[in-house]
Amino acid sequence: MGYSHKTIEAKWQKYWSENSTFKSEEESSIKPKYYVLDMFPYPSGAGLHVGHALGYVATDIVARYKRMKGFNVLHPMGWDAFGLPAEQYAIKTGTHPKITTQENVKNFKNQINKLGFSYDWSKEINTTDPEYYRWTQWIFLQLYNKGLAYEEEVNVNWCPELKAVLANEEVVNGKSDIGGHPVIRLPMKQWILKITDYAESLLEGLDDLDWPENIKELQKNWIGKSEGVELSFEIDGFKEKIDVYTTRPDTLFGATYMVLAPEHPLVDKIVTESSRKEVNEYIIETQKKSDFDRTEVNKDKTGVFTGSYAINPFSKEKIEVWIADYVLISYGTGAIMAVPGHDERDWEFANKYDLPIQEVIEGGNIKKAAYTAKGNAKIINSKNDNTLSLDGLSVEEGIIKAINFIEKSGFGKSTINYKLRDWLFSRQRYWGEPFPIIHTKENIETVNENELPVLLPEVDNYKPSDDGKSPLSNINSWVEVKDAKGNIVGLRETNTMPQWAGSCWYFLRFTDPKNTSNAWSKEKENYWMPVDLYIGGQEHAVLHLLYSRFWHHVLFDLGLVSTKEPFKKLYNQGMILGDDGTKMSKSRGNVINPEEIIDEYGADSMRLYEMFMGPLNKSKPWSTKGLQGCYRFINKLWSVIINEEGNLSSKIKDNINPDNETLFIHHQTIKKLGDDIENLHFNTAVSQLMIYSNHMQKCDSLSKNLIKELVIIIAPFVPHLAEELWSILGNKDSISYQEWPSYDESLIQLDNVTIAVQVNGKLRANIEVPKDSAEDFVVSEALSLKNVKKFTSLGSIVKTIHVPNRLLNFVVK
RNA sequence: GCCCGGGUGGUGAAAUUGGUAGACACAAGGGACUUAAAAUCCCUCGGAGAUAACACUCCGUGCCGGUUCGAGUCCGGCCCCGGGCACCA
Repeated sequence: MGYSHKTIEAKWQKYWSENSTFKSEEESSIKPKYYVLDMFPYPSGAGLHVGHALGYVATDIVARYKRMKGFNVLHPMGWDAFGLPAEQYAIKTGTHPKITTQENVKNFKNQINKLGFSYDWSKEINTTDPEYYRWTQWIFLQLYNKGLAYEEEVNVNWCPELKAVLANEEVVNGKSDIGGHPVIRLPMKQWILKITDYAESLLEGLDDLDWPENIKELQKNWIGKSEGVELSFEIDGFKEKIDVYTTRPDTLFGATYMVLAPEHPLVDKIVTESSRKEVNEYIIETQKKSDFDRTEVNKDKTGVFTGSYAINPFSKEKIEVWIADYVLISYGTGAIMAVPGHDERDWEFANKYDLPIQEVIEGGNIKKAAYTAKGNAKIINSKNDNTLSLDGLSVEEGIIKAINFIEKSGFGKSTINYKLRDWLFSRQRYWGEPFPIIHTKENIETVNENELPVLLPEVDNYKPSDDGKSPLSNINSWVEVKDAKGNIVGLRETNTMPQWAGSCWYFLRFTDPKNTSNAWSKEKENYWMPVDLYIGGQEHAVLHLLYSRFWHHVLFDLGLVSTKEPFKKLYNQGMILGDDGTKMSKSRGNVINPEEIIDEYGADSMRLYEMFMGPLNKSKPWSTKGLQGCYRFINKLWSVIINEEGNLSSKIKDNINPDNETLFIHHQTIKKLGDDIENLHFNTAVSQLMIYSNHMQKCDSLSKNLIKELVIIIAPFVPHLAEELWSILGNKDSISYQEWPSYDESLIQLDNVTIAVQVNGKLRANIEVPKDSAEDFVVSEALSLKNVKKFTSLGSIVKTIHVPNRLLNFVVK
């Protein structure tokens, strides 16, 4: 009887569900805990993708393995269900996003279950559930009360097509990340979270994390720490001063002009009458430009002279003050000292407008280009008897001396700047968490914690207005907050939170999903957190992963969570490409539907193949032919153990002493599978299983004890097959909590080893000798071989290198 | 431009600290079984040379150079591919 994946997989999926096989034990368990988490999906209408499955298979293998290793495992799943697609579908069809979400969740869950994952569904959560977003609102209040949430009129990224404000992180090359629509700048009153207060904390926290280096690097770059000095320049004829930020105070003598951002508040004050017209025109011009146009690379720099002069505090020379949009108001002080000799941007600008270029670092040709060498490069032309001299110092020394002087003489102080900007936290949308905020005449008031959640009201029209007002603003009965007498005492905030809000803390809710009096209980949080292993796509490197770390740091500072960092180990699964090697997409017609694959080959084959394809973190093309190889493996293994009648093969016997080779492969396989799962090297684990099954096929008889252990160790990979074999082997319980077998190190060592014999590093022969043979013995054995003699006789042996049990190399001259 | 990854057979890929390159699979070719096909099983499978045959020899991990008895692995320079950042002073 062949292996019938359809009936067997359905049978065990039903069994697991009916027996709640994968329900975690309470936190009172004496077992050590293990929290393994997937990035929970947005349940889209398109359904599960083979790429989703890749990460889920990996975490499922780890979860099942850890259970067998005696851990109390938390392996939950939920839905990140607020967001644009459901809302846009509602605008188009009038279907309430709640309905769409429910249908998509049902479909996703159904597909996920077909893959035989061991989720604890009793802990399922959904970010759009009022019992969930109640606590998202509650966390917002904690942030607000800590002074980390504020409202401000800001230039926002407004996307007219989506009719929504987007976060900086959601704008790519001047277009919306979702849909690729143009984005313009528009002033609007918005909620903002002060993530910049946590820039240093978020940067420092990265050090101890077991995360891929490139993700840490990405976050570091995004935070963009820079150390420098802030100092002021006097303006000739005004009492105001211009503050600038620079990382190169050693080049101060080379500062030959200054530039203010067009939005800089001093511009209006210092501009001379003769320049005013031109300056105003320039400002209007820049306002019209989108952020994308302004920051486009290699764009011709533009600017105008204000007519005023500043005094270089070191050289005491008068230098021109310009405005130009290559200086950003949002970074540093919004003004710079320009050192065209040693900064490429300043050089380009000075060259275009014929401003003086002064050489203060030796070694380049500043007539041709800016010379940007640092470190040991020598400072020149930097001497003023009334201030200080940096001549002859290296750049490194010069920076230190200049900072000391600047601080002592009161020109300024050393300063740290970050590229990270505050997080724009409101959207003009319906399908998101309402803010627990009420605007009264004078104040902003928060909704009482015990009155949460602020429920999303029903609306007739999901369309946002063209001027950027949320659909909620049209529902007066919801917006207007009245007192007992029916007087309007306040208006509700009509913006909603962005999609990232719900995913910022869902991993905390999983520890205690049913709690109705708190977001989570301290005990449960303390037991389960942090997440031991977190697997998901790399696309969340600076969005979800930075935002959720930020919230977690705040919660930690408030004493609400027990660890500063939420995710101890992070791993990114790679992309699965179409069989043509390009990204899977509908338009290319290369999308693989997991349901069809499962139908034809079974979930176990699909799981095994996705792991076998290659390293988990690499992108690799799909090949249904390759999957067939895994399908064959499963059938082969089945037919080795099970006979035509569906019973245990007569080859399998209780009282058998396996031969040494079998014992070797058996114990090696146990060891390798354990090691590989711990290191997430699933592809090599699968090939080891193939090696074992190829060997078993050649054996005339098989030991029942070894087969039992084998079935246990394949269970994390092919759980349905393993359960079925386990039950045919005469066991009543699920295999899921069987103890992972131990291996015998001594059996992995062979009595004889093969040693490579080289002459001058080239392989000339292989010899088999007893393990741990002495060098003398190996040398004499090797020298007795014809082919070795042939090459050693070409000269004399000057040196012999012996690597025990591996290799022998004669150096002949 | 800057910062990360990565380049190994026809294909996906293996290869502890430098120690027999190509495990395991896919594809291909040949054979067995079959009336036939499917399925299954067996053999070959980096390139070139050589032999009656086995043995064997040379070349080979993007390119060039270096360190070493020995380099896919370490060092320097370059080329190509993927990802991220991008006037952040």
